[in-house]
Amino acid sequence: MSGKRPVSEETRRRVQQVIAELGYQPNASARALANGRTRTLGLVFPPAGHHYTGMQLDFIGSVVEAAADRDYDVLLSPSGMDSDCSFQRLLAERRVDGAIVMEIRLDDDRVSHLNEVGFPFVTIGRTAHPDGTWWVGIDHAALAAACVHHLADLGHRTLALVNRPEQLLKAGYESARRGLEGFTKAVAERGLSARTYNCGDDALSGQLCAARILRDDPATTALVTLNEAALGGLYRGLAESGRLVPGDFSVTGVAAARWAETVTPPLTAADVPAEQLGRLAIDLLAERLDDPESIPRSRLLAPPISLRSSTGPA
Amino acid sequence: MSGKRPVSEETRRRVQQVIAELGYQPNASARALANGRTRTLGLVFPPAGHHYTGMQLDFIGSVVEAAADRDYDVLLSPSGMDSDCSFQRLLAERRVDGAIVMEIRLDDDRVSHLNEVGFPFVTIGRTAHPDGTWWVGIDHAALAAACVHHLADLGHRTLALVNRPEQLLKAGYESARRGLEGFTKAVAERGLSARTYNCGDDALSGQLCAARILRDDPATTALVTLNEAALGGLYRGLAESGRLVPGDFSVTGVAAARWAETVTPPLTAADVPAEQLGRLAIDLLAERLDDPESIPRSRLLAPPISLRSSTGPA
DNA sequence: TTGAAAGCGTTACCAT
DNA sequence: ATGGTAACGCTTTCAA
Repeated sequence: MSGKRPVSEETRRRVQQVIAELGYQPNASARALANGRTRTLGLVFPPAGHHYTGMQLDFIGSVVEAAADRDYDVLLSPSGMDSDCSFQRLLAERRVDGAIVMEIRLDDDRVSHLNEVGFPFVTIGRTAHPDGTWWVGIDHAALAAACVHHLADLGHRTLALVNRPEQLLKAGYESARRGLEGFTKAVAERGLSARTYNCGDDALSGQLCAARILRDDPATTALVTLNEAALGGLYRGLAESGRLVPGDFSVTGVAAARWAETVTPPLTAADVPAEQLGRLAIDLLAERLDDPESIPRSRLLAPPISLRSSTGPA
Repeated sequence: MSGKRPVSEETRRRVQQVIAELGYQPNASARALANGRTRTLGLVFPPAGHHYTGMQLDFIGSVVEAAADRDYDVLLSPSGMDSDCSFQRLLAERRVDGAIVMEIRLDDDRVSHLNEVGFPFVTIGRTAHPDGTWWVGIDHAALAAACVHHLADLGHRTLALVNRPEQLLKAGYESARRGLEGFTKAVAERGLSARTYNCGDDALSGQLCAARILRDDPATTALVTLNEAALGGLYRGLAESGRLVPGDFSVTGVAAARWAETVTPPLTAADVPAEQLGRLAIDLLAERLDDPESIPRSRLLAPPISLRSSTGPA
């Protein structure tokens, strides 16, 4: 049946016939028990509460489809911090052959734990010491820097960064931390003046944040946002303060393309290639599973900025 | 171990001790094979391509968490039409104990197939003949009607409906069909004039659709949208045609609350209770699994319209 | 209250 | 090229 041993043409035919007659389908549990592989992958994703972003959704979708292409099913595991039990179970009970871990922190105990027990996994994003591990990620520092350079080229001298909530930054979320780094460094390089803000993942927080930015320094003429969910609120807050985008004020940042095109004016942004990321993650994980001895691979993506209509000359 | 048979206190202690020493964890596959239950549920969700909406994302998240609360894992299966193979596999290979099926069509062969083979499942939305089946859903007809009545009460006489893409309507998607029905009926009841449109699930389509609405009948002063993804584009199209919302033109519809609050002006809309829906679906499925003989139950939700700032007097 | 054995439905290995 | 037989790790049943 698995084509793993010599069979005469005649027998093969006979067997196929019976399979068809009986509508035989191998039982997954029995198969898993016998050969030790479940053909299931775990996807560890952040629990609700942090509201999901558009890019996370696209990512999950693409992971599931890429896995299906390789005949793997995907088991979801909501797991935020630490050694969340739901996730532990997947491992301990051997429900999955491998895992993809989202929302990596720079210092992530889930990663260290998986490494210790030698479980095959790929992370989305990289920890502080990613060498010798399997990961795919986005170069958030480069993206944030690209935004700064774009604004500087347009003549803006005073910028603001709208980051994810302080809690996430403190917890060491990679995108928030590396984005901040990249922003800060680029601002220094170009000799710009800038402030950074943490902002809740919702419209109201964005609105308040925009107001605060203009209050703190009315000379601010542009902002970079790493916070997709706050974007609508930022626009609204700017409008309320009488700043027109892109006439009086430029906005750019990092977001899913679909989302960037939805707002008015469409956001000039580094488009997060969520689908590509998902497919890559599965590619790497499959490779690691097929050959446990293979050397760790990784892939860092740095999508270019898509020019839309939310930025203009200072 | 499962506490299913009398054990002396002393033996229990000894066993627990060894469990701790060895770090024993039962193997899920073996357990599934032995007692025929996988403690895994399938979530059949639409494949990418139809871009996921905010409410779908919230729904998936809540399903996974509700399932985790009951010690079930969730296996994702992208499956749109018909007898998609990925989904068939889940059933045939007995990978899951039950399933939740999203994006139901009025005449859905997945549903009829599951019914024929007697597989336990709950649908999100109901088919044309939902009696005697397990489902949770939203009363899209009532929601669309409520939007119409809201607009009529404000004095609007000429409306437009922005529905999902024609392809989905034709395929018999429940939300598109029942929403259209409810809209049409309410319009007739109030003696209003109205046109209906199908619109792609993206901003550009929404923009074009808004332009077309005003071209077809410049007297139109309000629209109802069932298309969350097009909303940003609709707003933009209206603005381009010189209509201010809500001053010159009112917009309402059905959307996830988070999304409705993000756009400017915030959308007066029937908020889709995606999280409640997910939890309910798991509740029903668990009930059905616990007692296969129990009579089919269902739950129809009709959330009220949340007044925000996108509608005003005609 | 406890021990032993017989499945559950596969795959893998050892004889033919 | 084929048939027979152990595992795989658990649950359940039957004896003691």
